[in-house]
Amino acid sequence: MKTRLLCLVGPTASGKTALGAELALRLSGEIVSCDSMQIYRGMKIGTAAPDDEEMRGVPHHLIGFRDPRENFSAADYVASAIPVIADIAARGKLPITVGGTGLYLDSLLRIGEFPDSCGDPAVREELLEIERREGRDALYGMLVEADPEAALKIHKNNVKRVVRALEIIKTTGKTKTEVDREAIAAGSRYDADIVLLDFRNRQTLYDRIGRRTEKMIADGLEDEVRRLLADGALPDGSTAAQAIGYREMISYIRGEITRDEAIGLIAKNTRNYAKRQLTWFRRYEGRTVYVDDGGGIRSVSDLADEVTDKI
RNA sequence: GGGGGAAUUCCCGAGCGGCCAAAGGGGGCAGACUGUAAAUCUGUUGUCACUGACUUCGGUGGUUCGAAUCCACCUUCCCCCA
Repeated sequence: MKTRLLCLVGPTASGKTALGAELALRLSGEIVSCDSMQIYRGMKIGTAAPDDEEMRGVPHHLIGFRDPRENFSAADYVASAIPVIADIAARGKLPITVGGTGLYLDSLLRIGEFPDSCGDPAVREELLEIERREGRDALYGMLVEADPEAALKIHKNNVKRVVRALEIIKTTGKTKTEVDREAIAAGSRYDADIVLLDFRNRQTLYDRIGRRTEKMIADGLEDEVRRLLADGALPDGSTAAQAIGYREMISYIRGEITRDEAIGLIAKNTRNYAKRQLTWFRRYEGRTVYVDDGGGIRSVSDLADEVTDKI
């Protein structure tokens, strides 16, 4: 018997947090965040991590539990989430994942077992060195030779993914194609219901993003970033330092751009990100719930009614 | 008042007689994504009956087989001298 799971997905600023808490209260559930940046400690404002009021007494897991200096990965996420979800279910509660990191949710739902030792920073660095020395075409050529099937699916300019595919071969001796196939064959461990928060009107979403950006600034995003920087918590190249809101603020603090430019970039990058999320989530065979209804935004309880109706 | 320069497709900005629906960048739109993912990458971006046709390069009128590119005048903006 697979563990029942409710997964709430949607682009940033779609209202996942509020709806998640409402659903948890109605369905006797607990929230498991599925967000690649909210996992980091001290990044509350810029990641719009829920505060006590927004949590409404519902337990929220996997938020702010990691040091931003330490990089996290999809595999780490799955390893962290599995026991948390099992524990919630064991206590007779409904685990509800809430979050917009498609890769993490995909990994949790679709990948049965992550093979051991499949990531190696040293190998990665080695491959990047080859790319720097001989160019991306040379690197891609290696992949074409080693795993032609994967090469067909990965664009040669996408160095990160070419590196990853080669890294798999170097660390496991198996091709990415083989590893992927095995992972899928293992099957999902969950009986998951996916609910997508979408918008009929893109502008509605973008307006919300604009307002959220303003709010983050008003709430003191700049101070938060300065504090993290002072603690050395956002080292160059770290995953945390590339989070939207943080990287632009860092750039402003370093004097590379003006404060207004930073704010504009945060809003723009957030919009672009939201679009990418929508592209990802629309592949899911989920139940779509529209946050906007014609001109207006629907209430949280209205949305919750529709979700409980559908699942 | 006199002299000089500039106006280009959503924006910035190349082009300086045909190879121009017009480089490049930005922005927009669409897509990919299986251990970096709020990352990374791809495609597209005048209109249409879309391997072709049509309308674009401040305006009007010329020169020319042919103009975004040359000439005249007009409009607006910038700079210099007064």
